[in-house]
Amino acid sequence: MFSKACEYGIKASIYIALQSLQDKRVSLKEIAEEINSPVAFTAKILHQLAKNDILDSVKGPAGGFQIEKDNVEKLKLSHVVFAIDGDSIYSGCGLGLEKCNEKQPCPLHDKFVIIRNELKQMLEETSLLDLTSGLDLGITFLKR
Amino acid sequence: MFSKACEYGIKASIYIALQSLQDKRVSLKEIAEEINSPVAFTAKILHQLAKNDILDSVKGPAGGFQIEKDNVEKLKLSHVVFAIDGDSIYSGCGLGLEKCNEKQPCPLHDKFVIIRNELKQMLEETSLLDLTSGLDLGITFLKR
DNA sequence: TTTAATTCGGATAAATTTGTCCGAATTAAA
DNA sequence: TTTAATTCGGACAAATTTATCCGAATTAAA
Ligand code: SF4
Ligand code: SF4
Repeated sequence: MFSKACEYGIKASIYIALQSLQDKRVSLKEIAEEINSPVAFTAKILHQLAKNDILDSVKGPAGGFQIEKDNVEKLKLSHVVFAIDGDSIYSGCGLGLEKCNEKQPCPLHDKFVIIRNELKQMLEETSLLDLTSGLDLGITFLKR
Repeated sequence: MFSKACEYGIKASIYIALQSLQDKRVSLKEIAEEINSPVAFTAKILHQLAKNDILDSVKGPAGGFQIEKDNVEKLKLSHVVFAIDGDSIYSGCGLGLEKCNEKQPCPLHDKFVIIRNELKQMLEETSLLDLTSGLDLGITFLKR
């Protein structure tokens, strides 16, 4: 479904969002621990999210990553996914014909597009804030 | 979404199904041409589908692949996908926690499972026969 | 029986994704 | 000003997926 990089990116964003709600800036090391991901690889992904204005990063001691409080609600999963995996979810298709072309659809097109659109809609309407609440209550998890 | 191998497997199955309805057995070479896929790689995939009783294969001159007419309607996309990608569609999940565990769900679980189930249902109720009709009429395509 | 067409199946190679390493740049605090 | 903590960023390595190659096995037809 999503690439590994994207999975890490989503988990990291959720964790950072949760901490940001309490005005805490978190370090790469802490994030990687909390989401159980390889540190150096996670660094690249966070960097990419920072470049895309999804995260705010600060170097130096007491540095780390944070999300503006206002943005925790405004940022949707679709933003995170797009920053890492690009538009593959929107254009990437069931049978991988070179370019999607509604005029020359593959046999699966109609049925596939329905699912793809629901996924798209779900990503676009789910904010980071939505995903933090369960975590905070201890009923959802980012690692086991 | 699906692996490349799976995409080729689906396209090949649809093409073979279409020809099988006219009692035609088709060769690897012809299939690869019709679905625009690398020949040798396609061979492995067809082989795997044959081992899983989705295709019937015959060696030697005038050999090739075919699907029993009765099976064209009985075979669902889910069978093809399962033979190649395994149960990743059923168990593979939004954030890739090691094992899916409803008791310790990731934050995305509820929203993700809805989509995953719809995909699953679509694959389980779509037969190869369903996918051949448009092809036959020239309104859907396996390559461009 | 010989030949040729074909799938079978293993070894290997190329491409992509995932992951590691390490030094440079930045910055807060000592 | 020095030190140490941190992100930045490029080079590299490992793992996985995708793809190629080639000989063996099978089988229909010449
Ligand atoms: S025709 Fe439909 S399923 Fe095929 S590539 Fe385009 S959108 Fe995807
Ligand atoms: S908790 Fe839900 S989304 Fe997470 S791995 Fe399990 S099924 Fe998938």
